[in-house]
Amino acid sequence: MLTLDQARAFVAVAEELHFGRAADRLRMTQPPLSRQIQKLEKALGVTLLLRGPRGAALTAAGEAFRDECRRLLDMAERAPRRAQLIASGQVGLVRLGYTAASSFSVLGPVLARIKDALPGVAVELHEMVTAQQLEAMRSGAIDIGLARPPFPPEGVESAPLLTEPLVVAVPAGHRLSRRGTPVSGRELRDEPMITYSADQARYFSDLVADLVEVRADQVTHTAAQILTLVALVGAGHGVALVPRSTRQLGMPGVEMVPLRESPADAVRLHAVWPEASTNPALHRVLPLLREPLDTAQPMQ
Amino acid sequence: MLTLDQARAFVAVAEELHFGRAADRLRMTQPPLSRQIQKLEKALGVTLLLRGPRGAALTAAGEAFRDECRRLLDMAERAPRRAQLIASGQVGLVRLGYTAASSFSVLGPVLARIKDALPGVAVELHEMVTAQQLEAMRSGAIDIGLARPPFPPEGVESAPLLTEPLVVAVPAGHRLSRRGTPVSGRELRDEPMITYSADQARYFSDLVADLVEVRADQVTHTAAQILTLVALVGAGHGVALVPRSTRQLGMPGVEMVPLRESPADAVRLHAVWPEASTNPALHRVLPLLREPLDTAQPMQ
DNA sequence: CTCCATCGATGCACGGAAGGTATCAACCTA
DNA sequence: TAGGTTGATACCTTCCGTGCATCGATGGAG
Repeated sequence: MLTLDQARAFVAVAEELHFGRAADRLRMTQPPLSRQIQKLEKALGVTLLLRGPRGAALTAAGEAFRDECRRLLDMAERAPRRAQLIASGQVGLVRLGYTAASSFSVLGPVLARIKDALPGVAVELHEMVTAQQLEAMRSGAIDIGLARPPFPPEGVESAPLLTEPLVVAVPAGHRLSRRGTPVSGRELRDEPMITYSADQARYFSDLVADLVEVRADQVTHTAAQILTLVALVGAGHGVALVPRSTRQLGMPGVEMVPLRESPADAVRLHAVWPEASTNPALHRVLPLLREPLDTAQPMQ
Repeated sequence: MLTLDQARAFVAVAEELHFGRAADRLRMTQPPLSRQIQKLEKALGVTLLLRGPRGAALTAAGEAFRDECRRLLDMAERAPRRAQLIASGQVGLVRLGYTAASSFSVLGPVLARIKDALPGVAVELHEMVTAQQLEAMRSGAIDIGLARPPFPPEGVESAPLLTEPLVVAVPAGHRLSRRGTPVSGRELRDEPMITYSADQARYFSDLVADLVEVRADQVTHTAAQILTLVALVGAGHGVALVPRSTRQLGMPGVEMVPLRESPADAVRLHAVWPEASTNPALHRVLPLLREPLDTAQPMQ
């Protein structure tokens, strides 16, 4: 059976055409080298070299086999490299879950930063809500998520990525638009409103409920996706409370007005990942998320 | 340093995800297999497998390395094959010298037979006269020649390929054409003739001189190439003695008439090769040239 | 023609690496 | 908690690769 040592030995002899010099190059002595080549030829059943008193010459088969051996050794030398790159996280795949809303704000900058710092790392994008992300992490379907708290106390780690206030989205030309001062919750008391679905968008639904009082008869529509809410605002169906970063959408016919009751950190977006993750690329990506993101950057 | 045995061991474990079964497949016991994998991981500086109480699992690096190892083993397995094929002569290159005249007769059938019987053998064609072929053989530039005797007594072997008579090439409509009986040399006494160059085509020049008497004042032209002679015959410059196989050329306006004085084996074409040749493909080709060739076959 | 240099092959002894057996430690299951 | 996995470790043996010394063959120099 062929071994890489035999291949190395044969290539050395085939290049030097001289057993002594080849042995020298291989840091060994000539006798064992001769025996290795003999064994190789016996194993192949092929004469690779013609020995003469003035050195060795290659047969046609020897020339072909020398080339094969060169390729083989080349591959053997490169084989570990890819594994090492993957293990070091410089090359790899990160499967990333993100909420639709996060694509307005941090997703673009996050992807840009990864691409810049880790060009060998591919990112696979999976849009899903927070609960789905946590489930996908448990099953190993994604490596990291951009999601909203709260998170289970065990099994995952998280780091805050972005905090922002809720603002009031109003149709262009609305009485509350273009005002210098923030709107207060009371001023919305008689406004038609579009609100979040309590079961499909619990996070935002609860958030709004904590900040302003919304009567059922005010509500014209209920939606799960922020994108839907602002579209409905733009269509004149009422006003809605949305994260400030929704401004990045540039939805025509919609303006954002600060909400007095909203703290600056009302809406939180975290990076979440399984604490037991063994994906080396993930551990290269995580430090990139610790530093502040430039969320003014356009989404990608 | 990576070895093929380690690669085989790792692939087995990576496929079985179980050291015991992998060891089984490798016809060895589990402990040394575990050690080999440990050594491999240490050499790479990479964790390839996650050991658990219910078997092993691959890391991302392990998956990539398994694929690399598969390719490496695949190549290692195929590497000897090409050398073996070349050594057996089933694959290879034969550099063949041939005289221009032989291309009218045996060259086509020879090539066809090689292509048919040894599809893996490529033939490189080199047109040269006999003397050039012998020199090229000595210097190792060609492996075999289609040439005319005599050959040096040492260093080369030969086998007759084709013997044929000389015939008289006459212009169409010539008084000697379309005659039922062979022409005798005497009848050519007063014919304008095209003859062979004594130095550039000594073989044919001598051959003609041995068979018929040609006076200098008969000679209208002298040429080295048979093709030139028949072209001149076709142009009405005279008659010429050419090998019968020249008929295969189908030169328009030229007809061939038997020559009474020519024995059937007047013109000889042999295969010649260096007796010391180590080209395995050549030794596969030689037996093909022993059997009679169908020279009626059109040239290729 | 003889001697000597060169080159690869062979004989012999040693050391290290790989394999096998026995056993252990960790973990899951019942 | 006991039994059955699974992989790791300890210890021993064997064998292969290596180095040293030497041989046989060939070709060139004197």
